[in-house]
Amino acid sequence: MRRLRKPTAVKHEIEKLLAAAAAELPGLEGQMPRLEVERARDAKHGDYASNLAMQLAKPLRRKPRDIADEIVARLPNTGLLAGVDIAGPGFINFRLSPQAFHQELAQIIDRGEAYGSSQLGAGERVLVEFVSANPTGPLHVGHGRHAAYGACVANLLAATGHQVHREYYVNDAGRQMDILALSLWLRMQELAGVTLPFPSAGYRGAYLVEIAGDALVDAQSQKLLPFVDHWAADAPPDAPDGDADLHLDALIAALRELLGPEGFAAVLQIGLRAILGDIRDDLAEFGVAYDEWYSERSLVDGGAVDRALSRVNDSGHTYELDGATWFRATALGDEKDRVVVRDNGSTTYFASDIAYHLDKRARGFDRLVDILGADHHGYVARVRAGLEATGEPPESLEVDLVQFVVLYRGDEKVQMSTRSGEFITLRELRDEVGDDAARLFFVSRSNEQHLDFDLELAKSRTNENPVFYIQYAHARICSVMREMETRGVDWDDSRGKVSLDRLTEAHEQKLMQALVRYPEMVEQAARQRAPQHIVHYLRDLANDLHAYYNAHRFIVDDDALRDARVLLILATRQVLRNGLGLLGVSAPASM
RNA sequence: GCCCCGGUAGCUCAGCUGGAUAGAGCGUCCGCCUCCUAAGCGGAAGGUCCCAGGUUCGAAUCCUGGUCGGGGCACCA
Repeated sequence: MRRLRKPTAVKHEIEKLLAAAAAELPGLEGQMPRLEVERARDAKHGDYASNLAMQLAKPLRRKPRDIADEIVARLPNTGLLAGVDIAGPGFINFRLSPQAFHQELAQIIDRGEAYGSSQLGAGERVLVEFVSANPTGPLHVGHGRHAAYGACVANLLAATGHQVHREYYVNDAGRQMDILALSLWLRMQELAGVTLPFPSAGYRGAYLVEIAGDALVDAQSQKLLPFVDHWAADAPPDAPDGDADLHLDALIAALRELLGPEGFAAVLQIGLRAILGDIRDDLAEFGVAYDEWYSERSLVDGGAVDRALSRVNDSGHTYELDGATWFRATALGDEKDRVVVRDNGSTTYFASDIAYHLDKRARGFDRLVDILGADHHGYVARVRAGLEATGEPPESLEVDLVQFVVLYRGDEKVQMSTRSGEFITLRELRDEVGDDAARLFFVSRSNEQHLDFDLELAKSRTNENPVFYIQYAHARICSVMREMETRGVDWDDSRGKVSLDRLTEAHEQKLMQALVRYPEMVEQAARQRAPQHIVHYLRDLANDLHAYYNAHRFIVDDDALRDARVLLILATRQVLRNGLGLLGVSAPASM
């Protein structure tokens, strides 16, 4: 007889039992400490353990073991537990009943892809913004880490009952775009036979030559290449004799004058479309999907920046100094005040940032998750201050910083610079090591830690990448199923479910214990925004499967035993598949 | 100078909200295919959890002060 149980982590079931028992303790008067139930680290201690009695020792002024005795005596009777012990200084150890494991196995089979998901998030609307690289060139390896991490965090939030919106903020306005247009135009001229000096601060990457070549195929583009006589002759000198940025600005102004606003915008648009298209394709191939590509230009053109600035002004948090408008961020926790309108009248990037985050709030998102590079940690305080000044809750903004990827070629560090064009692109990396390996590699370390990425190691096919190990476990199970089919052995889950008491081997026990932990791993990984927990869990689970595989045969003559074992490995396959799915890694049927 | 991140086995790193004898992979050494995939399994060796104080029944974990390494501190984006 199977009791119906709501799909929730087993751990929470135990917490409920414990809470019910402890609530009746005399002398507590509602001062319950937070319940802590954790999985036992040592199998000798059972499956779960709680330190509740030790925590209560002080408020109740009694010995932990005595308190534990009383709690255990008050535990409601349930089929979930096979035994409860008191051990050590006062731990309460819980051992799950075989029925509890069997019920969980049945749930894995019944819920399938949904197993492990929960409603913890209670439908909270979360906007996860990630990558948002400037569309001035192809994505590089660092962006790959952002993409893999952001996609996983979004998946984890979705799996725990949040309404997730995945967004890429396209910085398609501002000076970087002007530099892009200039750089592209110079390459087009070059290909048309007119070589002009290339500014040192321009985008020098070969990809722009390619885009220029494609652009020239279109007859329309010829209009963008008028005869040039004295090209920017009055521009201040370039570096190293002069200031590279001043030189660049003069060239941009000259080009704008030469082509007119429409012509300049047309060049810019060619570059933007090509590069953004490349970024979209790259991410899509990498298995990273977005709900929205949000244009900064649309924000500016729609007047959102001006509206945001007037809201900040109305709040009284601004002042004028040296011709610029400053936001008094120091009053709201930032370490210095920030300019929002420059002395030349143009708004700063920070102004757009405030507008963008206000817009996110206006679109109805409860929580704004920004996944940013570690070099952005200074932005957290100022954007929060911006939200607060405009009446939005500053804690609605959560920033998860991703530390840098440091590339190595063997022992040698690879130097990278976007403008010089010397960098390893995400696409190159994907081609070399494969999407699965790259995705898993990127999230196997905490986002807060630097990631050393050795290209030689990652490229070598004899690598130590755990992705193969985990995928192999999945493929092996598929192989067993194929073998059963070949031999004409049939199987169905209802027969498996009634035979589960035949699973008595130590390897089987270990595997079941691992499977039961999956829902709480998902919760933990989601709560901590830490996909690496899933990676480590899956590796351990794969290990348990491989050990079982080596120790026992599944396709045995004993019908009931075979049915039970096959159900166990199918449940394992399901969990492997679900976990890999969260990571965006494929689960191949054969390798 | 101020701020952020880190220091755990030879190497790369896990270690949850403080919990019981600190873990994994790789590397090293020794074993295991008549068998559903050996991209596998089992075993061995390997530790001053950077240092010093503090809080606690209990600290790799929290606090303070050092130290070493990485990064950041724009009227750039």
